[in-house]
Amino acid sequence: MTTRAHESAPRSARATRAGAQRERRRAHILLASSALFSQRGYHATSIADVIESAGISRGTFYLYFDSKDAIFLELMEHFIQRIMAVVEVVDPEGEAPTQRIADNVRRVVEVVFEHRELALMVLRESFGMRPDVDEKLARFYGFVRDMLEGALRNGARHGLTRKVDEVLAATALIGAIKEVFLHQLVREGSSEHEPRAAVAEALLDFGLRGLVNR
Amino acid sequence: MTTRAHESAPRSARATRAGAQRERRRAHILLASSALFSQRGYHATSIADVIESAGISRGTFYLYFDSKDAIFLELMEHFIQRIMAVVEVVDPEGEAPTQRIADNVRRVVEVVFEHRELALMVLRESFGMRPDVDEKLARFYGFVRDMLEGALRNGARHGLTRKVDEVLAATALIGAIKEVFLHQLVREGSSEHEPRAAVAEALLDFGLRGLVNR
Amino acid sequence: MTTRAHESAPRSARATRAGAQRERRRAHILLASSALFSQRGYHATSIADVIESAGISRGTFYLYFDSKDAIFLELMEHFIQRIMAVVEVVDPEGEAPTQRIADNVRRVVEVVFEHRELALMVLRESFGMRPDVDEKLARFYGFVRDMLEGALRNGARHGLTRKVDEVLAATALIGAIKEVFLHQLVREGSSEHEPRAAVAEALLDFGLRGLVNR
Amino acid sequence: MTTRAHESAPRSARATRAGAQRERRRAHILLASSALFSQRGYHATSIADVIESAGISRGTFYLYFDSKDAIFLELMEHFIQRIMAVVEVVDPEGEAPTQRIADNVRRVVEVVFEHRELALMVLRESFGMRPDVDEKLARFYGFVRDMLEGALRNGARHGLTRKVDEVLAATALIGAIKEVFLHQLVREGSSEHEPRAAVAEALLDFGLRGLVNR
DNA sequence: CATGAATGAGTGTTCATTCAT
DNA sequence: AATGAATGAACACTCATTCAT
Repeated sequence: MTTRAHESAPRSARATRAGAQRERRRAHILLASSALFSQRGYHATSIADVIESAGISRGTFYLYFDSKDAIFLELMEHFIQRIMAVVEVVDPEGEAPTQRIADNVRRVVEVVFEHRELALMVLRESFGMRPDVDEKLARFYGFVRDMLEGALRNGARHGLTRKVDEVLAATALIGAIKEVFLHQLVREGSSEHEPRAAVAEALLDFGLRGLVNR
Repeated sequence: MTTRAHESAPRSARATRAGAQRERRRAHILLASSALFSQRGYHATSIADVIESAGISRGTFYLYFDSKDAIFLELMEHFIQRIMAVVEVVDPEGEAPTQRIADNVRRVVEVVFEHRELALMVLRESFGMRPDVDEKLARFYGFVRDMLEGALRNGARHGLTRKVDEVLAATALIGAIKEVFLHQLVREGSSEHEPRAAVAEALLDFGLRGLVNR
Repeated sequence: MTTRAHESAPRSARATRAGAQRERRRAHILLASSALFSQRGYHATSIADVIESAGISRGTFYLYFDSKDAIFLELMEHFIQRIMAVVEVVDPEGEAPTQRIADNVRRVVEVVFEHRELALMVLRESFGMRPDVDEKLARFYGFVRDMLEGALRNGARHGLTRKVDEVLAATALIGAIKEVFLHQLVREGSSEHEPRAAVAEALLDFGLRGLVNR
Repeated sequence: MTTRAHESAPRSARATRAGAQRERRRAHILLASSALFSQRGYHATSIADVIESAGISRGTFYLYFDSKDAIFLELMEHFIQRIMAVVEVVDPEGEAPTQRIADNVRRVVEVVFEHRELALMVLRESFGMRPDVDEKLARFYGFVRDMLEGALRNGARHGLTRKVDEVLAATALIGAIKEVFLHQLVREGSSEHEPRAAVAEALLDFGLRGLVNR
């Protein structure tokens, strides 16, 4: 629904234009914030930093966001949603389950590299600092963990994977994935060609082949 | 045991006694700090918390440590030294290399569980927040990484491990180890019997058997 | 009733209509503001509250009033005018002066209860906070004071009232009146039947009979 | 318990000296604050004003008081305590009840003039602004009201005063007292000789003789 | 050596007012 | 005339660090 100037329905047009403008501004602040949060972390980033980076005034920031907490949580939520949106449950008895797991991994890698700053921000955040953040992280890693534990359980039942302590194995896998992403993102820009495919393959190799029977 | 002036003992003795006293005090403050830092993190722990917990005055704290940063870094360093002290380089052509790697892992597990608070503190800390911390973490994880990459390279050369991207595999292993430790330490006290051996075996199983050829 | 350009009515008519519209709007904002000011006080009432309650935009508010101060002062002025309009100077040598004083009181009570919110707003305001408010309050209470002091002086001259320090007595009477009104207005709605007559009689009883000779 | 320098018991002496110093500092801040609060009111007085007036730093203020609210409430409480301490219940069947009521009034006048700023501060504060303040004011005026209503009831029973609506009469008296004090305090310094006695007599004249039978 | 009172730059947040549309 | 997005000075409060005693 693009808004052109001199529209026939003035009321809604103006409102739409204003709304679009607002959304653009919001997105701009979110972008500036995510850069800072990902580089310095939540505590070391002040509202003063954010408004300077976004080129807005103090008041304007609070016109778009309720608090420093709110914008941080929104950024986290945004990233988490993106990741969750591209992961699909794999039926181990369905067609080519291994292939579909690989597709999941490739899509996640894509999202992570497409949202480097949000990814960094989330990857660097630790549990136990603030309740709201904890809740979000718990929900996210809970989702990932359930996914992985289920996959390991089903894989074992169908003879695809070795019998392992699913909880420990899922924990190890989560750690491995986080660290690899972190490693890649921190060294961003060092290599011109983005090694997305390589990262995906390495994770699969480590996660699937490293655990697959035989 | 207060130290009075004009003591009978010679100068060096007094100095030694005073020095020992000083060291005891320092250690006491470090202990109190590590508990707080590991529970609440760096930012949520204030100097007020530390001196209250240690039972000392504000001024005294700064008599023993230059800054909040300094004590935090010293705690990190302490932990890092402990870990590095128990890891020995394994010669893949030497006697029972797999066995010696397993011994390394067991010793590291032992140190981590012996210093839960320092371990938690270090594990929760992320790259990219502050330069001093970064430098310490980089040195530590660089050491671990070199160890692992070397092991993987040597292992591959001798046909013990599959041919993998050593850098990525080492990163994944580091992440896996960190996450498993974190998971165990956060849930500390939930099981009466400490699962140190189990954790060591799981890590070895995941790291060695999961990557070993065949 | 939107006003469009190129209307058939002559210029003055349009101006008049627009002016009436403007007056209606102004009155509406004043009404909404007085409710808020009387309930929450000057400081606790924000422009945001006012425009929300009046259903207008921020800009519109400043189209009708210069500032938050200005509207507050206008409301005070409005109330003060109403009160002053119903009080008439009583000639102690004229016909039934006591009766006419009683009539004054009854009319004031009527105005106070007819404009509860404005009354509350003014009664809660103290001297010495802001110069503009002070000036208004000083003028108002000066008027009331002159009235009372004159009445007391005249009353004494004609043997109607005891000889008292008129300034102190007038002050005391003003305080008594204010407090009784405040007391009644704060507890408004608690009794179904409005005790206007009772309040008027009590004030007269306290003010006249309490001070009258014999 | 005065603290002299070079005392024999060093520990407690230092502590006592420090405590005395602390109390002096606290009192100094309270004094500076009360001047500001009484002149400008709670809202118009900022912490910046207070620390500038007291000649201390921001941090120091919070070393002595928990919050702006806390110091304000402490000042109110202090004044209220002083007043309540000098008012004694009068037994209408005891010796010279009228005389003892007059003594009460004289003592209250004394306290009010001895603590002009606190008195002004309390007198200017209105109900309905903040819960903590409301509670304090309610307690105080409740005490005064109970006192007055009881006196009126007893007075009527013993034929000393006319039969009146005690609630309304007490309200009127409270208002009269408040206004007279306010009037005197605002005009402070205008007359060199302090008219304390005159104020006390006027209040008694208005309150007692104005209401006494015959 | 030990103390804790004092500091002040810095924090996140509010809100009356302005102005381009 | 009406709008509401934008502003920035002001606010109460925190906390790592210093220093006179």
